[in-house]
Amino acid sequence: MSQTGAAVTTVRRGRPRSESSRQAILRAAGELLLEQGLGGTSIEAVSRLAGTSKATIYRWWPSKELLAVDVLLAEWHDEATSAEDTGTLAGDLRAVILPWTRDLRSRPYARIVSGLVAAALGDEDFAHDYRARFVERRRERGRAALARAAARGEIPADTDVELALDMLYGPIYHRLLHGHEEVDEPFAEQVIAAVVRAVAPGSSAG
Amino acid sequence: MSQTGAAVTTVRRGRPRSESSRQAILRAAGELLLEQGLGGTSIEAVSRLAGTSKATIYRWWPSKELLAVDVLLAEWHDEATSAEDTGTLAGDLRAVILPWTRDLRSRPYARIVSGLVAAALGDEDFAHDYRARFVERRRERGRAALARAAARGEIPADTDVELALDMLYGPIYHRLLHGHEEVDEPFAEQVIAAVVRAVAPGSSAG
Amino acid sequence: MSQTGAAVTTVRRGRPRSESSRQAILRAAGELLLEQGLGGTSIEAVSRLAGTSKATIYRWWPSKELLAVDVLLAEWHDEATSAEDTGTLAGDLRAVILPWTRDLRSRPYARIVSGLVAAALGDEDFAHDYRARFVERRRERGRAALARAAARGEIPADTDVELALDMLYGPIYHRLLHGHEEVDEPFAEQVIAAVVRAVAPGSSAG
Amino acid sequence: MSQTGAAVTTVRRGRPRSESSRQAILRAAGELLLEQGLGGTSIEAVSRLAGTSKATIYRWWPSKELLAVDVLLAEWHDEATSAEDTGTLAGDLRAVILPWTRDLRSRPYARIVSGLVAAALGDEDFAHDYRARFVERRRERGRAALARAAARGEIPADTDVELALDMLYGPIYHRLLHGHEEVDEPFAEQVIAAVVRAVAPGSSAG
DNA sequence: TCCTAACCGAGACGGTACGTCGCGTCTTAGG
DNA sequence: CCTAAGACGCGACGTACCGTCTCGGTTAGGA
Repeated sequence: MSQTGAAVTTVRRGRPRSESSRQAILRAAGELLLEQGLGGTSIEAVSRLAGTSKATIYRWWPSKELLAVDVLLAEWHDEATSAEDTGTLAGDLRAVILPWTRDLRSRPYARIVSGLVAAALGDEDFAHDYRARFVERRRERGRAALARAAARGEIPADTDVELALDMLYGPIYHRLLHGHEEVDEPFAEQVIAAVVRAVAPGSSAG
Repeated sequence: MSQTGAAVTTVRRGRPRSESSRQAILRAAGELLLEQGLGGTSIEAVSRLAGTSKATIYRWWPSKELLAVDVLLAEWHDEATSAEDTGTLAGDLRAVILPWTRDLRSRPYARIVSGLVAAALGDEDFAHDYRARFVERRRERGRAALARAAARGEIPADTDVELALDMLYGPIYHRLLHGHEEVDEPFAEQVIAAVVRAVAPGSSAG
Repeated sequence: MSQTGAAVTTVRRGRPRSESSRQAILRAAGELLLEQGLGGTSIEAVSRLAGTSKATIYRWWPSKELLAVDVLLAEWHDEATSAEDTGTLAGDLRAVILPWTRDLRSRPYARIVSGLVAAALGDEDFAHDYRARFVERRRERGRAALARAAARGEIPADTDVELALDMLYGPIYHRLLHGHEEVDEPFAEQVIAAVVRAVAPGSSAG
Repeated sequence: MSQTGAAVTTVRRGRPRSESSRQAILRAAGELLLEQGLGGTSIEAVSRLAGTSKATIYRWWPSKELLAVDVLLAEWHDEATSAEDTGTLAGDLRAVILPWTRDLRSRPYARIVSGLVAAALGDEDFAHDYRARFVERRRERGRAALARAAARGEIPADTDVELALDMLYGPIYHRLLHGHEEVDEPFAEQVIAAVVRAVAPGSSAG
């Protein structure tokens, strides 16, 4: 789960990593991130709340941004629904989008996400990590749905898939990050319908 | 233009504000914001680069976020084109969107904008200010274009205007903030075309 | 009264000095000095409380120390009792010392005096001013009393007058500045008696 | 010796205090205090000169006044001669007073002491600390000398000891703080002699 | 059973920036 | 010529976190 679960190649000697500390850190970080956002959360405060030392956090997470990524991935239900074929583009997109927006609504995650977005724009290394694990991962599911629709003949083969994905995720991120309106179920449905209509002009979806 | 340009009603007593300091601060802040982003820019560094005292900055800007807003508004060409009637919805939207995306491309503003977005989600007061002066201001222009289209009979009178605006601005902000693709002219044109197609199904636009 | 009442030689042109401002400043400074001591009193605060501008204070008093000196001289009864011949050394010293200690007890002046003492040790110019107007002025009265006693034959002609003065003022300043005991009337009387006994060994004073 | 040398009872956990930083701070503070006095010395400047961070200073000294106390106690030879019985009151007082005045003359400490006196009058907490560690500590030695003299029958049993101490220390502090004359060895001897004469009228001292 | 490596907490360290306060100077308008 | 108002560059305040660094102690596997 953690990004630091790598090197199992060498034989593990010495005292093993404390699982309880790891969980205490993730729990404390999650609480603080939800309350204060990324900018308002300090490693110092996480260590205080978790009852661990700062060094232990730094040993396993190079930055609070990467810690925040681990926190979000642990709290969301991202593993499931990797590919659901419902028979229609609209259905497939619903299966991709709706569970995610439900997660987003379950707690005030927008502040954390916005912090990660800002951090990614200022740190090219983190940007790669963040985009791959958050943005591209989700786009890939939408891309797969569109590919299935093309294979089905539901949409033209030369559909501009990337544009469609931007039309799909863009409005949702827009509301999430700018907060001018809720990202509720009807809105998500409307966005999906509009995208379907745009890429499948002859369809009767809506 | 500046948030501090208010009360000229009362008689101005005391030493007047230094215009040169004001400009030096905006210039220095702009430079640092573009180089380091909002998170990497400190009032301390702005005051050093501008050759002014910190107190002078704090006297006029309560936070670096509000300073950043002033910097962006000063660097962009936001005043003009408040309402251009080109005769078609597509034309009107182009007149609203294209100059803005040109400004966005002119320098790496995305880092600054993402910082403001994150700041707004963590500070309700700033959120109001930011949304009114950045997001809503631009939405209002798109809203006006859609209203003219409705008056013209180009789109149905019961069009969901807010949804259309999210479909218009969402993809642009998405690319701007996530940086997975450029916000270039063809992309902006495609988004506009897609929105026009979505709200005016019978039109020949695109 | 004020140390700035000098140059009346040239003809006074323009708006005359505001007497009400001068008094407001002295009153405000006195209040703040008694409450906060010299270190805790700022010109800024004096101007706020007095309702005058800072510039007006700086125009007439080069430093807050010199302002404090004016405040104290205005509040004490130093002019009178310049020389009282009571017929005995003890009586003369009482006439010099007791009114002063009464002034000192009337309000918590010790904090202000200690501030002036500290300021004098750090600023040679102010030190001259302060010693002349505060310390030496009072020593001179004691010196005169001792001179009268010598003329009277009450004490030897070769008495070490400066030592006697230090034995007289030292214990009083000591209690005043260190605050380990009160500078009350009995103490002042005892000090005077001890000094008289020391310089006039054969006397029956005490 | 230092006010921070306390609790060695509990097990020392964490990184131990840096002895080199402690000494660098005391050395830097001593230098600045002698040059600029207490008022002219800032924690900022001490940290710069010592090459430590401000936080390290604040961690161990709550205020610059308490730091100054530590500096003086470290520079003076206060530990020794706590009780020397020379057989006579005059000799005992010499053993108490002369080494101290020698310390006072060795460098321009008067400015620092005057600053501490002023600070004590403005801060009741510091006053207790300062009086206990500076004034009372030294008075106690004089008090012990007077007690031995009384036990010896050299002075009356009902001698007013506190008054005698004020007559002893007062003149010395007076010259030190007002700076109208030097606190040289002959002066100290004269003061001691005068006090002895005052409390032991029948003696042949002087 | 001991050794040794890797972990853990506590907490001190040199830094940077925070936002505020007062300094003494200045530049206005107005009496 | 004086005054109130108030902006200015400056420097220090005391605090919070940063990321790094010792410490003493703990917990495993390999010898």
